[in-house]
Amino acid sequence: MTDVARTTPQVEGRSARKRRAIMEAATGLFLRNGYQGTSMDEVAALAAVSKQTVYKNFTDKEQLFRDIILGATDRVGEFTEVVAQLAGTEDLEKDLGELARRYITVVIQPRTLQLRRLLIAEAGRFPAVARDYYQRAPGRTIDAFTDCFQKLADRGLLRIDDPSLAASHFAWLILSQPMDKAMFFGDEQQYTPAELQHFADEGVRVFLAAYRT
Amino acid sequence: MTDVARTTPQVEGRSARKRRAIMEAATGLFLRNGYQGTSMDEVAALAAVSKQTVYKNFTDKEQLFRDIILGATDRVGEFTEVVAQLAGTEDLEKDLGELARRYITVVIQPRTLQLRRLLIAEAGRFPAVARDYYQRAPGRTIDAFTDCFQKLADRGLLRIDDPSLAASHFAWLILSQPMDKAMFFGDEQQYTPAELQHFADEGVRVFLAAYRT
Amino acid sequence: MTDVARTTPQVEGRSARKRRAIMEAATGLFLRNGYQGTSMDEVAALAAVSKQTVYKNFTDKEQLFRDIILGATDRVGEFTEVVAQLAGTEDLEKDLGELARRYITVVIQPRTLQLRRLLIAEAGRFPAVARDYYQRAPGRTIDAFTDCFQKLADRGLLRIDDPSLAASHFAWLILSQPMDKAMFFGDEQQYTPAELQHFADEGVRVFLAAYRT
Amino acid sequence: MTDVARTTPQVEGRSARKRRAIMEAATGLFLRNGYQGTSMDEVAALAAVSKQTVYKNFTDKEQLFRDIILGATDRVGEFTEVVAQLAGTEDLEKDLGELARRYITVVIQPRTLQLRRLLIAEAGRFPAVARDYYQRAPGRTIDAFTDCFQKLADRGLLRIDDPSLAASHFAWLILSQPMDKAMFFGDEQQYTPAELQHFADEGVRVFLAAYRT
DNA sequence: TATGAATGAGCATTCATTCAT
DNA sequence: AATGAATGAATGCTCATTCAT
Repeated sequence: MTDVARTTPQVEGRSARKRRAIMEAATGLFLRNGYQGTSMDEVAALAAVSKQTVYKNFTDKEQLFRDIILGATDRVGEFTEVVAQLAGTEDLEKDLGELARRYITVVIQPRTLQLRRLLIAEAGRFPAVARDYYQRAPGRTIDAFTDCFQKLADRGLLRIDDPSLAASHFAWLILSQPMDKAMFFGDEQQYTPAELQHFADEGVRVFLAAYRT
Repeated sequence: MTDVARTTPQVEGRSARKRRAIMEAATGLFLRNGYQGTSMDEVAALAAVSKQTVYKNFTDKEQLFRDIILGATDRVGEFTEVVAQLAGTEDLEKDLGELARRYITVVIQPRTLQLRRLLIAEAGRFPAVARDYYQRAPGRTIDAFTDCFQKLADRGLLRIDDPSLAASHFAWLILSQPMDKAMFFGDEQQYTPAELQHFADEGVRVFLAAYRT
Repeated sequence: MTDVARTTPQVEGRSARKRRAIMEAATGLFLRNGYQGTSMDEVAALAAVSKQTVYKNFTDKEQLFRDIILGATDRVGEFTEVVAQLAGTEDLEKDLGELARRYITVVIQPRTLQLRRLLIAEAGRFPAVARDYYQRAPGRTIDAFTDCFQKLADRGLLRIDDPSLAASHFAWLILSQPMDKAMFFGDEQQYTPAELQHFADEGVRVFLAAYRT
Repeated sequence: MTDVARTTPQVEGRSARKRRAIMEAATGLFLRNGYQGTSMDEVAALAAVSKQTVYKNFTDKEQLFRDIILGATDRVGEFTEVVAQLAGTEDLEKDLGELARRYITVVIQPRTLQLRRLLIAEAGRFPAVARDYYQRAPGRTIDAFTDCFQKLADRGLLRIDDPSLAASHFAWLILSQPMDKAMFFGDEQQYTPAELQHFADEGVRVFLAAYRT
């Protein structure tokens, strides 16, 4: 009826539905148990699908893994757009603070953390996938920060020698403590919104103290 | 010369030598291939030792893993002592800069990075080991920074609300970029001493801009 | 003819057929070589089935063992019915003699003896299975004798203080010599029908001399 | 100094002591865990002896087993002498009752029962040992009963066609219930002396009812 | 197209026995 | 004579992948 309705497939073929079921099952298992800790039997069972179907859709365990990782970096684009908009800010401190809070909220999500752990774990076995993931997700965000800070420097709002390093500084001033612990402490660690805001605010404070003109 | 020298066994028994060989072999394999990617056969073969000997020394694959991880956090103490000495500094900027350069040099060593990756990878399977490692290695260093910064604040040299967060800031201002990439890019990434010094210096600059009185 | 007949599967599925083949193979091997003396490889090979199929059907070596033992006590019910009928006998001596001959014939079968030896052998490793087997097979028969003798005592045909002990006496007066030897002499010992009849008759004679009113 | 002193070794050589320790350790383990369930490592460890010593003393696991079984049938002779004396009894009922009580007391000992179970369990693997054991222990006792009953028949005190079968009848009239259960119920089953006496007395009663002149 | 079975290899672990020291 | 290590094979079990139905 509407344009949206036309472009969004309302009926998904049996086949596509199964494919999606497999990917969801496998994603959960890989995220929780790692590559070697996940068996194709489990995947098929959890997806309620025969093993043949898995193999017909994905050839290989490796391919299945690759496809899943690449499929799991969808919404990064949304955030980079937000970053890009910061370049035209009228109130740097306020907008940077807001950005920082959104940033830590997104990154600290269990799914994101698990994905990060999984890729770090499998970087040895899948160097290309790990590199790819880095460039699509955390790297892309850092790049967005880099571009943005360069523009703010051009506008005279920041004083920056090495914009890429400044971007890393910004990111890790915000994430350092929770991210470091999250890597080693599984999904147990939970932060309240107030704590996250504290990390964001303190990170921004330090960043501006050093980089504001 | 001294009695201590005499009582210290200069010759290592057959048994101890084999045990060491096994640990070295297993360390290398675990570091390179992960826990599941390493087989006890490989360990025995690389150590040039029979499987029996491996099992008689370590009971279990899990125990072998645990023992190795705990055995790999020996020299952390040396660095924390260096950190502690900073509290009495007469020239904060200079000594902090030196400390930063030592810090990044130690942390960026391939061995350290691999260990970090391994523990992150196995945090799901060995939560206790991962937590333990964190507390013995990166956590202990952060704690040393925390104590030191608190003392410097007491001496009026720094202005700090949350010393633990300041410690995290310091650490990650220095490590952020190389560490982030190292996690995803295997051991390929190599940094020149000059680059490392740049990371250290810039980190210190930002830190002092925000925390110096 | 009936609906039941129609719904009862006359053809056995592939799966069920394999399952049966595995059970038969494993039964033979366990009976001959014991639990520890039987390997899952052997079972699969003898059943002409892949190891996977064995494991998918039985989970475990222990489960396979348990299932086999429980499946091997099928026809005990038939005999206990015969025992029950004796309670209404019109000619005690004759009917008891007949029962005794049937009893020794059933019990002295190689299969029964092997099963008994196997369970005694594994009583330490599988106490629950051994207990279960006892209650389903020899114990159940003794119980049938007990009930029957109680009824005969009520009818005034026997004089019995402890019917359960009388049942044991009856059973072992018949079985004593051949069973004792069978336990230690493997399957070599063979008795002719005449010999078995002699054991039965003499057992009944002694029993009646002591218990008949 | 005395003859006793000379023939009885008062000092046992290191070697003999170790040999004894090994036999004791192995006996316990075989009895508890069976032949396959016992490893030579365990034996050596429990005997506090090196594996070499075990092998130097016993060549083989099989030999060790054989030696132990044969060494475990020492005191059977004592009982057969008691049986032999019954032949000259002046009060058959009383003396037979006493004998029965001694008999069940000896046979129902945990050690004896374990030995019996072990031999039954390993009859398939060690036919010769099982046969040998049977002839030295339960068989020898049955033979003693056989001889004794024959003599009593000759004296006109019993009326017996088949003395060997009568001996079996006697033995199992006494043992039937406790032995049958003991075979399947491990060492848990415990009988009070009163219960054992009941078994003995009832067995004797039935026996005499059938065999006394 | 989807299911059950097969393949063939691998892994952690244990064992009986023998060698070297 | 005794210990630690080695050998070499086996065992229970799992896995990724492929056939056959």
